[in-house]
Amino acid sequence: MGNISQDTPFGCKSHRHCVAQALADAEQICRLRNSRLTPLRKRVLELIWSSHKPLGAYTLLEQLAQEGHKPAPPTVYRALDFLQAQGLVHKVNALNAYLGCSHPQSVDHNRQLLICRLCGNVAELHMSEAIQAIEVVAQSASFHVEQQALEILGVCQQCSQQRA
Amino acid sequence: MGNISQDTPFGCKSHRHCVAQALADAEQICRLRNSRLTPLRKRVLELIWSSHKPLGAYTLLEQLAQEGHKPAPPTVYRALDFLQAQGLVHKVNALNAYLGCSHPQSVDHNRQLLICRLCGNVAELHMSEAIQAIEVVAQSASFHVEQQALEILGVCQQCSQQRA
DNA sequence: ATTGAAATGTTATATTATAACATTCATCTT
DNA sequence: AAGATGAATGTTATAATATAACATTTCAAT
Repeated sequence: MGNISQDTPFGCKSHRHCVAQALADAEQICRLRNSRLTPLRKRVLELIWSSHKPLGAYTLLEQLAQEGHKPAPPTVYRALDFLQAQGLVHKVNALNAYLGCSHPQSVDHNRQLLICRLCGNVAELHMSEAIQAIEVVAQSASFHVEQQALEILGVCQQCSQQRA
Repeated sequence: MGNISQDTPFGCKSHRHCVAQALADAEQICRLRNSRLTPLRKRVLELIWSSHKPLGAYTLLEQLAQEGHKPAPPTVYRALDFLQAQGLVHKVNALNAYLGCSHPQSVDHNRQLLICRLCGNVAELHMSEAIQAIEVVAQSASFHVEQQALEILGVCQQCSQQRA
């Protein structure tokens, strides 16, 4: 398959650093695009990255409420919509939850996720050749691909060991 | 990629036949497994196949209600749980809807779907080599895969032509 | 017939998401 | 700086999806 890389493995080491990096990247990306990473949107992104797991919209609401912000659901969903549109956040359909994208520079909004059923951690893969192979198959069916979502459910290494 | 096949293309020809075939297959599969395809479960499967599109749980409820059955949500969700456990039905996470599986004989519950954003039709692919390649990548991350869900969103041939 | 397990019925509620409209805020023009 | 404009957020209500908990029925095996 080739060209396979994996970041944000299960259990991130320098966590404060990776959150800061993600926010800095987001700032830069939005500046270049003239899109507005407002304080609210930035805070939502920060909460998602800080959790380092997929976070539900209502969990985000609670966390914002604890900060005295008390927004209603549409506020959070709109921030999530923006972040998804910018490719900064993925929705994990299998969990109805939202996850920081680990390759936000990329234009496409494809995602390839290893989702641990036990601990809830998610690793994002980047199998670019697989994406292209899928594109080829779709083209042979005259299907115009807009977005690919590969969600792989299972058990991560750490959880497997703990159960053994 | 190899070994690529596609069935239930966008626009099925002998529809009554394919529904009947799916039900007959389901009967046989459940008989072999000693699992009970009760009238309710069979009827739900039939409704899903007859639609030939992903169907929401509450749409199913409405259709059952029109037949005088009037079940509550848990009834339908339990039937869907059973059908999914038997691999007869897939949940389309991107749509919160349920679709007849076009290869129910297979043991795994993986799915590879081409989902048309405009007409709502879905084609199921069977890229077995892709499934295996993903398995290999996951293993290299010591991740134990239980289920793969590849959902490809876009526009099907028919809808593309109609817009052009 | 009896019993135990599976399936379904029933009631209530949890969870996720959006519609519709009001207000505030940032930016640009004059 | 004042005003206009559109984007962003606030607010209220509700839609859409899904499950918990417990009661009843049905089925199959004794």
